[in-house]
Amino acid sequence: MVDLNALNSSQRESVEHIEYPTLVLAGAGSGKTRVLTYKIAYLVSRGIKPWQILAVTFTNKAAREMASRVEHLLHIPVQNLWIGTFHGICVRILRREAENWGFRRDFTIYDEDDSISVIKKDLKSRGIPKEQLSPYRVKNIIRNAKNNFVSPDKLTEFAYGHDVKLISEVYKRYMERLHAAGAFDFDDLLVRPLEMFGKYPESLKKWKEKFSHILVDEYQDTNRTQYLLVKLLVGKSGNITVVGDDDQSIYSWRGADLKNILGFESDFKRVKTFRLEENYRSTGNILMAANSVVENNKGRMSKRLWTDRPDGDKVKLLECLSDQDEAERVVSTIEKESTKYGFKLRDFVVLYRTNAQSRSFEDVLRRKGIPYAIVGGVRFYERMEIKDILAYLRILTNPNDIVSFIRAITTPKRGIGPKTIEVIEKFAGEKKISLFDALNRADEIFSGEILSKVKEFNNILQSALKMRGEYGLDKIAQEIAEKADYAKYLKNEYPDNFEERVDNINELITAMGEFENMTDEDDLSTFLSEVSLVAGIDSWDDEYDALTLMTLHSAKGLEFPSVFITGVERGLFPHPRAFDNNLDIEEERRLFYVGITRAEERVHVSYALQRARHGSYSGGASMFVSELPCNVLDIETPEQLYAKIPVRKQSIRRAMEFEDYSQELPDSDEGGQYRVGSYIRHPVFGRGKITACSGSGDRIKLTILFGNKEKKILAKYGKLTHA
DNA sequence: ACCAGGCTTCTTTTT
DNA sequence: GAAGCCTGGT
Repeated sequence: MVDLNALNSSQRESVEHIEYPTLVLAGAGSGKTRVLTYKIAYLVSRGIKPWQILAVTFTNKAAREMASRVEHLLHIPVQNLWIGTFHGICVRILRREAENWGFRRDFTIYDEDDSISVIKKDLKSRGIPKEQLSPYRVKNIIRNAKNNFVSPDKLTEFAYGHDVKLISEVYKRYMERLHAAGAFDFDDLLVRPLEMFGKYPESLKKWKEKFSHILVDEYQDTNRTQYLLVKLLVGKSGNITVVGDDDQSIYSWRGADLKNILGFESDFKRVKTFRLEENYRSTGNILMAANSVVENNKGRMSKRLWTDRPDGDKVKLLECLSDQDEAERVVSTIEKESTKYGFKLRDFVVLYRTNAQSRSFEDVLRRKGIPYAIVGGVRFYERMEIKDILAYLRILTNPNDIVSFIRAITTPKRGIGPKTIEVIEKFAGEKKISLFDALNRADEIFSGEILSKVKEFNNILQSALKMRGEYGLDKIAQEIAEKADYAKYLKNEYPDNFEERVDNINELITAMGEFENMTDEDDLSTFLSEVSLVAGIDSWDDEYDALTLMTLHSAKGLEFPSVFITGVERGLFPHPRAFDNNLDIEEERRLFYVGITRAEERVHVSYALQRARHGSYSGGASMFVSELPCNVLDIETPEQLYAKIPVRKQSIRRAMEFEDYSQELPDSDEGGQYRVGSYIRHPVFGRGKITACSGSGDRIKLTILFGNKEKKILAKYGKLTHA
């Protein structure tokens, strides 16, 4: 029996409520993961078989952790528990059903780049210039459609604008191309099973009966397709538990729909709702800061987190001169705090809105020799060199995978280009054979030098193919890299960092070896699909003592003693694109809320007055800074803040206004202190010559030539002196 | 087929 | 400021 005494009363009640739909509205830090973990264990202890339980988490890492905690609670290993992300679960279902549903079992999963290259090709063949319709935009629309379970035919009802008809055709063709390539994109992993459940009621019945209990974490971030999938699988049993927090919904751009959680009570019959409002994570001040920020949002479910914990330290506001200055001050604050409070490096996290912000921190940390780990950013398996090798492997499992085929045959460069590929494609089409098989009959199409090049490529694939089953995946990958002379190619192509790239290849080979040892499966396709679904956070080792850097999005669900929310600036956070729409501003605010509520003991909010972005500048306190209540800031009132340094007055005041100042102003500083042609000194860039000048008063904008580089700078931010 | 060099554009956020 | 695109030359 599972001991539920460690739970508070509402937690326990929501765990014990197993007969009907259960909605757990759980604020940040109120123990929602705990509820899910205990509930799974409780179900098993009540005789439910692990394989009858479907538990959906937001990341693979969360799934792994939950599984191991369940085992810990039950004191026995739990086999065959269906726990994973929506995507991971759907891949498992697809593997089992693919052939019944008319797909190949060894399908490939296309990532964003792969998908876009398919769309690009299609747009090209239609002669549509990218100015008219960018592949990226098309992909966004398709993703949006898929997130809402909208088929190409229905797209015209769903979308608006003049080229919807065209886009819907491209969407349709895109689906056909993917099908021909035996590939699914990320969204298809959900859309296809949902579609097929509609088409094959008997397979739906099978899965519906299989899962007697369904649990979904982070329900506020599910999209329509996921909702429909859940609804279908739950069926009449009604044994579903969803856990979520409307204040932490931060994925609407990925189709997440708050309606799912807001409407849960009316969607299912006899729903019992539990609220978890006691926060066990954060101090009183942190919670107060978080609450006052999120209370600026409208349309929330009524909920107010409280805590028994002491008020603790106040939220520290750090105003910095530049992004470099911010990085330095954050890092030195971390050094100070770790001595003062006895925190380890892994007790801190640096959070930011965009991945690009990690750079200035990396520079400082590397210089100081402080170990750090970046979560997210360019994912390992999205690295060019990794994708190159994987492309070869993908062809082995799926000989129709056109995207990988093109990638592999052109890398390393071996004198085969679009023309030759087109001929192979056409030949394969005519003879109704796979691209891979077409290579074997290359002598029917080519002669001379091209023939020998094609044969050379084919030899690599053939020898890898022969190794399958007899040798490990790692050996096969190694064989490919050697036969293709890939290291040499890297050396030629990337002389300055080829060593790092070679290391990555070796890491890939090691990972393949480990995969085989761990799973006793020699399944290349399983490896490949698992690899496609690895999230940045999944490979993060929270045991290792290093400073962690990540985006606010990645931080969801995590907690740290000391949190730094950086770049809380105008023009950065809230992200400028969110200003189109008040709902988006509210989502940005929730993101800020998520950031604050990650903290147990200490929160620091920092912003730079001037940040180099896209070759120009932005900066100054964000509107969110002014939403932090003065009584929990370690600067009591804005007036005191004003008194300290004059420049702060401007930035704080601006932060309180709801306006975008990034626009250019027509008037100029005639007769003022900055004259075109004169020289100034900038703290970062050194001596420079003013070449142009616009704006007035606070907003004098200068164009200055430093060496041979021109920079645009707001005069008052630049701390300029005459030189 | 491939490369260099100049040009534009930018995708926040991620499974 | 970097990455990707196109162009024209080899």
